Amino acid sequence: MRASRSHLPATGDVDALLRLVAACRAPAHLPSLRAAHARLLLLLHPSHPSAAPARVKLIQAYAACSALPAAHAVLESSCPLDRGGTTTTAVCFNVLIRALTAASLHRDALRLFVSMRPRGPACFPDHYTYPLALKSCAASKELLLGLQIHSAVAKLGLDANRYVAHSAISMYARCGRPEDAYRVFDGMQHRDVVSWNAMISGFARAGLFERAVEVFKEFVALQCSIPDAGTMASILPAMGNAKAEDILFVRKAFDEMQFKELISWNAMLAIYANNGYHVKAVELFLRMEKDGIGVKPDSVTLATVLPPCGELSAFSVGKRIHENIKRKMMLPNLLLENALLDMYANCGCLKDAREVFDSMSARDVISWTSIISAYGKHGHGREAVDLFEKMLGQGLEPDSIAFVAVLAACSHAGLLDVGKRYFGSMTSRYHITPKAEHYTCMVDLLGRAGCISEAYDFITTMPIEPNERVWGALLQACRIHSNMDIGVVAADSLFRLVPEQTGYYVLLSNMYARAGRWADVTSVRSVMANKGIKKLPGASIVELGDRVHTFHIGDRYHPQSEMIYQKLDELLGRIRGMGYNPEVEATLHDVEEEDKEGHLSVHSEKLAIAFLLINTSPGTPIRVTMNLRTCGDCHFAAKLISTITSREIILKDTNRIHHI
DNA sequence: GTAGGGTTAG
Repeated sequence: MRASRSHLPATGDVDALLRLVAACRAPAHLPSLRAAHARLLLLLHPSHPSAAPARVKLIQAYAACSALPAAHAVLESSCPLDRGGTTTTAVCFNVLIRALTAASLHRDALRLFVSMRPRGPACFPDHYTYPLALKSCAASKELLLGLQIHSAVAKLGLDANRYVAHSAISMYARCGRPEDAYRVFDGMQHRDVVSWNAMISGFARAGLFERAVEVFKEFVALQCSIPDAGTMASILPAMGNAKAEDILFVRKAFDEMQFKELISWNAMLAIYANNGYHVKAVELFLRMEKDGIGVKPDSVTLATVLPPCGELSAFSVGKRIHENIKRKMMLPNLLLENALLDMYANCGCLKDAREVFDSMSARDVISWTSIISAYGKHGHGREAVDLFEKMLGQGLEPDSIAFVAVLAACSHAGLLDVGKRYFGSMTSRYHITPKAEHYTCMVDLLGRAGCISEAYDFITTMPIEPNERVWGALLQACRIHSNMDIGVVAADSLFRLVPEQTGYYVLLSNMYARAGRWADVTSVRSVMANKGIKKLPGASIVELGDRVHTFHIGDRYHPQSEMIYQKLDELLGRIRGMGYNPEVEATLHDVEEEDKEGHLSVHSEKLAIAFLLINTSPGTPIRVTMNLRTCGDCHFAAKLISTITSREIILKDTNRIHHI
């Protein structure tokens, strides 16, 4: 049968027509739907028992086919299907409002909602309508209307309805009234898992993270019902900068869930990813692939786990995910493509990142920011700036983060004037208020270029309070350019601002020492001793197969430890003959005092390199990621090792990616 | 023949 004829069902069978209507779920089905609708108009008299259900089905079908005006027309027509209006119940309104909320058209949903009551008793909102209306109030921050609805609901005695209560909790919390939300929650006679989820999510969305975690814990302890995927997703926004014990607690609840739905896995992955537990995130993802019962990673899963892959330079896991994405034909998908591009860039594979970027059919500011930042971190500042200009040429508006990327690129490439110009255009042309990150970039840019006093003046005149990163950038610049006077000011500010921040201590005490301020040196050291502060242990991470291996300074815990040290001895012996001398290197590169001690044992990046040389075949690039900035000694050693072994070494530290 | 909480990239 030809397609055009299939649009005109020549049947008088109302049930068959209704089945046809119900099967129309996509815009492609619209012609069939219109034909069936026309036929129904001829067949159904208002008295027909199927008239009212037919209208509901028609509205649903039009909505499912993204034909909301048509759905609305069915609702509004005092049509032959239902002339009397007595069966024009609220149901049709509810279905259409539901379709509007699903399409995030909350204003339209609310407009339709307020039009119901004036149309008479048959159209009065009911216990199905109120939750939808409250949801739209929550989404559009309509506290006033929300309050009106909630009090109307109470007068009708519908506030005991759990659906109404849950949406009221959510509405209050999202409209900035978490205490009112809690009052509704507290007043409920019987709470089910959704009640708890609504309250957890409510506190989380209102920014009351500790309260959210408290309620989560109380819920788990109560054991009257068990957390589900909704609970996991609700607690997630409250776990942005979570305590280790809270993450453990959530993980335990996750482990105890009998049926782990996709969203539970995704939420647990996101909690790890958002808290810097990159290894845990990748491990959990691999476990999900292996033992996740009935779950298949979706685009959310992959977009969540790709950033940790990038952080760890887990290239082979990332690459495999990319292949799966291609095989499952999940592209084009902006979210995934952006995540892939960034993953490759962070794994040190600028070429692959560029390939993803070039292959994209559409690019947004995030895509451009990722590629700009990739070129910047790989030391190609000039290209990064060209890309930024190209983005502007395409008519895309840079946002705050795009400016961080381009300013950082300018700073890496020493493009002082370009950076200054961009910083100026941020406010003058794009009306973006610079944040601490932007000021840090500018201080870094000025400082590296040797304009220390200008950088200092910049800090003293900036409109927001300089944070420790801003002072840290200045201190670093003072160290490079040996500016004691300003360096000491930066050190003082840092010491005052973040006495517990360990990362700067070595830099700080050296600065005081060089300025001859021995009392301050002693005081920094005693603070370190008193607080039991140890330097952040230097760690290097490498990926081998599906496993991630971590090495610490002087590490002897690895099963292959003996082989690694043997290999390293052999390598160091060979490169000594090429002019490598650790002691001399240490002095030349002004290695910090504790790093000198470190030379007695062995820096983690050397162990990691030796480990990969043993375990990979010749020609395989060596990728190492570290949690600190690499020292000059290791950089030089890596360079020589790269020469004698003919291996490409990609060393990623906290600041940039070194291709050796 | 309808309703509540909830995951994603720079």
